[in-house]
Amino acid sequence: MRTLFQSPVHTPICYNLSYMYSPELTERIIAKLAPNGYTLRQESETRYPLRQLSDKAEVMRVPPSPTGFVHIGTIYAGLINERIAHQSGGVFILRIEDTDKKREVTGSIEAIISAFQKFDLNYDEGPGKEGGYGPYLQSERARMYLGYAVDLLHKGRAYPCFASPDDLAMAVKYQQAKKLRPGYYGQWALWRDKSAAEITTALNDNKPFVLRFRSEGSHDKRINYTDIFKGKMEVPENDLDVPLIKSDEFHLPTYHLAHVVDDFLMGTTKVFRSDEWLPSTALHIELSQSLGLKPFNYGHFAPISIIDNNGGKRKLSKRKDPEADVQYWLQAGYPIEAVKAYLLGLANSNFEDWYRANPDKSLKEFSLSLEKLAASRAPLLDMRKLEDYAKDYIARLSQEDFYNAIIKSADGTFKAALEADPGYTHQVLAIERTGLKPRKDLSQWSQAKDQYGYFFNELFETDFQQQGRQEHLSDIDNNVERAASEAFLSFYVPDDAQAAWLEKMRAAADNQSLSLKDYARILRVKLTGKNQTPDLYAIMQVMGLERVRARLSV
RNA sequence: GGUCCCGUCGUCUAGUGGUCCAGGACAUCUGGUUCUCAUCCAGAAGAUCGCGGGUUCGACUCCCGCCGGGAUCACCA
Repeated sequence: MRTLFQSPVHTPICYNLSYMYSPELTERIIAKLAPNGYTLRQESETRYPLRQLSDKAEVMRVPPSPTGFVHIGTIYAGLINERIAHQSGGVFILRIEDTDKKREVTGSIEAIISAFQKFDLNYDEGPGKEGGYGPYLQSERARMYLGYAVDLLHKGRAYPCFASPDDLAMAVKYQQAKKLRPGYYGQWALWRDKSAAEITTALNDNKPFVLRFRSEGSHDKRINYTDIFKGKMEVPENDLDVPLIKSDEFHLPTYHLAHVVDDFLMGTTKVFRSDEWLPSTALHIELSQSLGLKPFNYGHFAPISIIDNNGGKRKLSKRKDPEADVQYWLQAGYPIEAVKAYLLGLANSNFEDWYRANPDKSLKEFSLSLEKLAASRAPLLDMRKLEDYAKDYIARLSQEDFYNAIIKSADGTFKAALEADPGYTHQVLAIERTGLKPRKDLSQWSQAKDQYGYFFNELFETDFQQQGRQEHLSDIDNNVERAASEAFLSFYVPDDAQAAWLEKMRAAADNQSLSLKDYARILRVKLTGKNQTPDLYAIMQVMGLERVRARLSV
């Protein structure tokens, strides 16, 4: 069991006696702050023992909030954290940060879990996977955060703030007008130095309040810390009195408190998060210290971005970019392994070489390097490159895997057609996939219908036949077209070898004063509805005489 | 506005003082691969290393200034 002596305390627990309220007032505040009670800090720390892991083992976590669709950046972060955790023999945790009940979207927790499963991001602990440090939904840990908040209150490092949104807005407006640094700090911390009498009055009036952190930092002083990716950092101390516990009926913490408490209790060894958190790191360090905890090892990485319409670079936006939604990638049918490979390449530039050199190895065998990750700046999503990865991945699949994947991704009439005659489907899907240079037509499973649909009569008739002719054969006279088809049928023998077949084609084309290209085009379009397909000879072989004859006779 | 992060071909990047008049990948273009494509192969084009100073025999690499882009300063995470 962990006791306070065993916990990674290195700074003296700092009491600020001058700001401590009387026991009576403190109790009154607590009664309002935690009307349903709270878990004593010591209790939490006894409940969650220190992890028994080797020195090298990393405890990593990814903390999405269930506020909408699953962002591809969450998958990116998940991939990185999962690799670092597991390749070090450590623990990978999925923690749901659902402390904002207003923004919560129903179903998004399930969406997160499902996305993690689909991407094979196997977390050792998380919702539905109790690992001894749960619960893993922050809303279910409310009483614990309250315990830490109470601890801070007792130490004079937290105070109730009854300021209304209007009060706050006015202060900021004034600060901006005076060209002062905006924010709730120092003299602008409205309730920081209120007397016990004033607090008592507000309490009596039943005014809602947030519990704020009492910062002791100064913007003029600077602190140093080392970022895992960015190296030595020197930033001003935090002096913001941020909210710790919200004022609504849920009494939930803000991210700041929740992060420090959870990552301490869960034993997180490295906190990876995106760059947007960089500016609040000084705050998190001060918060940790005020709780007598050793600050975490932070690593900040740049978020994935995208080219914006104005040509600028910007963060992937949930609203503007469909690519931001994992669902988009899944629906488009990019093979998940390919997406992971692409993301890994974004994280570590040396991945590409490794991937090429080890075509048969699992992605899990690649050792992700922290140093390389450091250099990765805001990578721009390059869908073309992703497609290249995807084509390559699909082409490398064994025939059996390829077949199964196509079936699995298909639906509706296409799926029915594929399943009607497995023998035929196997032949169709094997066209030009053998040998050293398998075809690379598909980058997304969703393209399969367009690529293979015409092999099946029911789809050919509805989706390919008519429009193909109109699109690709409009310049050919009907009689010429008919004559070409008839001529072909008169000499076509499926048993002919490809060379003989081609010779006959050439002769027939000459005969009709057509170029071989045009002659082949007529046959191709009539047979497939497309002007670009794999090898015609192979297609005919698979289709068989019956189908060829039927389609050319129309 | 304050603070912090970032700045090498269109894109992702290699590069930690000389081996870089900058290498690779994707994209682009050209040629070849006995029918069109997807490929594959060969080749080409594409970066005054954001700009300006300095340090140095020598800088993409170190220092300073500037500029540009981004983040943040919420009872959002």
